[in-house]
Amino acid sequence: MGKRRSSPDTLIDAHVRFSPGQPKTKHAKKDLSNAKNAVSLLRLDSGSTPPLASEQTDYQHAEALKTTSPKRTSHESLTNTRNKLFGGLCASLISENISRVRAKIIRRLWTSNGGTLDDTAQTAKLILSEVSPSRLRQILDVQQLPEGVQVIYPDWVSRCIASNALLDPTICQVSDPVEVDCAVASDGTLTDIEIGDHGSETASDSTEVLELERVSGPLGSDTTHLVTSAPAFTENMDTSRKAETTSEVSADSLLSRIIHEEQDRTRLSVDGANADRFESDFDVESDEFDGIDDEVIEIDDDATATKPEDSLTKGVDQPKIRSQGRFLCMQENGRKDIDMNNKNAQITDVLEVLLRRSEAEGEHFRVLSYRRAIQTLKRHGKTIESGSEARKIFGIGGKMADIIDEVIETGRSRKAETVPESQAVLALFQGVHGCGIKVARSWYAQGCRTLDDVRAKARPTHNQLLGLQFYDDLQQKMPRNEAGAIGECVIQTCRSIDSKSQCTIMGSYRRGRPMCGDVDVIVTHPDGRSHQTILPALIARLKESSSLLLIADLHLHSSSSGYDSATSYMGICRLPEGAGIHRRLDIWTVPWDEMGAAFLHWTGNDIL
DNA sequence: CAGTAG
DNA sequence: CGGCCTTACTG
DNA sequence: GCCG
Repeated sequence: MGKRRSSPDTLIDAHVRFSPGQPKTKHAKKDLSNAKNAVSLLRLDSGSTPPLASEQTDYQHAEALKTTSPKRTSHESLTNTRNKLFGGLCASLISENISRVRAKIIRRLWTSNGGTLDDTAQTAKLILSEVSPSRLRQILDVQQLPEGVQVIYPDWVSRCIASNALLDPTICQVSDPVEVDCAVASDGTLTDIEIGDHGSETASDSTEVLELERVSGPLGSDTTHLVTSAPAFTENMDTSRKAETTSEVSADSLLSRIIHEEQDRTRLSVDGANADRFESDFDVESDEFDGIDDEVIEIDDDATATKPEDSLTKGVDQPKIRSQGRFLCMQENGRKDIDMNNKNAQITDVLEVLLRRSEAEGEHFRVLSYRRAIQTLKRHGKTIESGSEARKIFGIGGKMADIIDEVIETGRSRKAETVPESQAVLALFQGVHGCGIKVARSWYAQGCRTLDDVRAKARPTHNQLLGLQFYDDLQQKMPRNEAGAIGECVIQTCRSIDSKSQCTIMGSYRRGRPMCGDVDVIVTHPDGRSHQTILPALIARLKESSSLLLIADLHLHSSSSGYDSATSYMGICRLPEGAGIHRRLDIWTVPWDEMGAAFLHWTGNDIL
């Protein structure tokens, strides 16, 4: 603890200080973690300003308006002044479909950041709910929700805390599911995202809520009770659950999911407002948080202290819980995106920052630890309530438990916010295909700070050139059915060469994700040898094909290096119709008798 | 062989 | 305290 | 950073 490496690598040790009031020159840019998983949380880009940035500042502005003092100094941030994040805001929490523990955490996060709670839903302008507006009206027994009320998912709260700003609630807005078909393929072959029959909800509900303007809450409302609707688990529950699920795959929520993902990427950005709050209180360079005794953190004690396990299991050796169902395909909801289902996003986001830093520092195995912990937490399915609870999970030890405690209590981790200035740039560079940490550092050392710098100054390799060229496209995930359409083109082409060949779309598509970072197809052949020769032919024919445009090769298998081993093609492709965004395409050839292993390998485990 | 992707 | 990461390809 |  606290031992700072006297590394000659000044690049990494150079931490930047964000001075208060310093204008944000860095735009958090969209980053779609493909398989390189969340490689870049921060983007420096000379390009377009992300849409969220303006909204965010709007809300920061709104916050300034609603608070009494015009300016909030960084020193006040963590102390219990009235100028807190949610100060003056009043919300109702609808507990249906929210576990008791989670509701407790939400309430604590809300109130400890200055928000007030109100169950009458009359003074509250925000309703935190996991159920649709139509169901909500049933619960509240009203024909129509009051004017100016927004219904949003509760994780808006933690997102705000994570980014330390009042985010636009509409990005977490709850709306009734709308029945939409979202097939991408023009031939209509791939409509694998089907919307179940659920026509009961009326469409008027969503529009009603959509237009609600945000209103600053009453300043001193001290009513703090909750709408705790009796959890009558009747068929109402079922329908709302169903609605939830369907909305997850409807085209309507496809959009909102994209917005969600956008927000996912943005909320961790180290913006000036965020960082400066800590700068004044802590030495950035220090790993220890010793000198922070004046900090007052409000914690609802009943949540932590009265939990028997916490005190009892502390230090006691108990068998650790391994995540059951380590293979996603074995889990019940293989179709659900882990990231969308992540009950511990707040924690994993922080850990991802730490992972990235360790990666930048070359702390290889530490990266491994973080990655495992993050993966486990994302799949845990239950919101972690305390560090000691997390500590029981296999792969999470004392250090992470401490961090988790801090995140739960304060909404963030100081350690994660002492971010080297270079990290944002390095992350940006590592988003380029073919650029890892080494190359990123070398570009940085050459003075590059933007992609345009790289294009101008550096000498990228062939793959890196392609990575630069298609940078924006490759950052984006594609909707599941587009991946299916691309994969199907490959499969059809492969069959046209040899009708007995067997092709399967693997990767995130096979894992049932609604959004896929790339397309993985494996090709095999029952005769046990044709798979070795089919790939060049397949590539050649794909290049002639008009149904799928192969834009560039990242690597073609060049020589016959292995006898039976899998060979691969990696390239960039694009569908002729549609948005025309370039996508990563991987094709692997696998010996027939290794298919079992291949399936495990490609669908089993995200860590690989 | 190092670096990278997956 | 030592071990933790398979494999194949590019340059 | 976590585990044995």
